[in-house]
Amino acid sequence: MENDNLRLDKQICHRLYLASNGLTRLYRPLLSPLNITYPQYILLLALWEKDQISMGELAEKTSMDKGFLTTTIKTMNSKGLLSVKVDKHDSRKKIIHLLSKGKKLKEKAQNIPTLLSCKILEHTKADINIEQLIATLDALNSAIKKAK
Amino acid sequence: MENDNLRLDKQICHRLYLASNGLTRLYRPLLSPLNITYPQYILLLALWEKDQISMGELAEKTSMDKGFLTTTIKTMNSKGLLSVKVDKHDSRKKIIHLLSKGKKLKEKAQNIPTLLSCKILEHTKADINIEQLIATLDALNSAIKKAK
DNA sequence: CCACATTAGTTTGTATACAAAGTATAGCAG
DNA sequence: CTGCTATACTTTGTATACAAACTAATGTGG
Repeated sequence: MENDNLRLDKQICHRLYLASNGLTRLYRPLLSPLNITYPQYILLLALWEKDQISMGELAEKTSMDKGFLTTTIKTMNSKGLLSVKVDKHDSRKKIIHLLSKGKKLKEKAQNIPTLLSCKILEHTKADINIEQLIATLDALNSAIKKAK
Repeated sequence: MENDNLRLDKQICHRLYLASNGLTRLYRPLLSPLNITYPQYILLLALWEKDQISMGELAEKTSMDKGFLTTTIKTMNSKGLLSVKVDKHDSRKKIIHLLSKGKKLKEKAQNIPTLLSCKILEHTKADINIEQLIATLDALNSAIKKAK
């Protein structure tokens, strides 16, 4: 009763795994001039949109693990990108404040999305339907979030 | 001259990152009864298709990092899933041989792809076009591979 | 046959990723 | 106010991920 479900080339998961890791790898040389890593970049994207939020809000917004967030925020703190203060109203909470160094990085980052797109589009004839891909990934991620 | 390219919700990379990590998380409880992890599962998928290949071939087939492959194969070896022998014709190469324990795991794994699909499909109304997603990811991965 | 580049795989160091256990504070029922 | 529960974050332990440096064997031009 054997089927071919186990064929490697049928696995969506592996394609996603390759795409995710591959993109991170392409980001690396773009981010290293800013002296940040990929997860730090994600956190900055979130903070550039909304500053002075708690660890929990940031974890929620980025879907990042709280434990990893603790260490990554600590690293970014020691780089002088942000500061962390205990919430006055609830001392369990910690509020993250971007420092000027962290805010200024946004200017340097402006062209990163474009540069990354170019890196990829340069190498593909097949027109990748971005809108479609985003919609599919959002549906997938939403389902994954509910599953357990 | 600021644009909104840096908005987190415009990032494909982050969606792929969430999908990839999320799927791996869903696999975990399915794989732990087999006493294997996700990358070990990927390597087994490759080896079930073609046994007795070299480390390099396996790295190529799975796009896995060679360094990580070394340690993962070592782990799988110590679990008694496979053995590693030096190639007779080229003693730089090492050939991986599935042992019976590793071969038998395939039967137990038969239903994993289906179980995983169910976990996800159960939670989505939106019909995810699998064929389309695969085609897009293949185009993307091919472009990523060429880029640097 | 010899110097030298190439190839195959390993090691090292750093950075993720994440489950599970731990700590401290807040909120709430009684 | 007191005990209980929930919340917010940290710590710990293990498993990835990967660049870069390293070791050893092969292939090749001269």
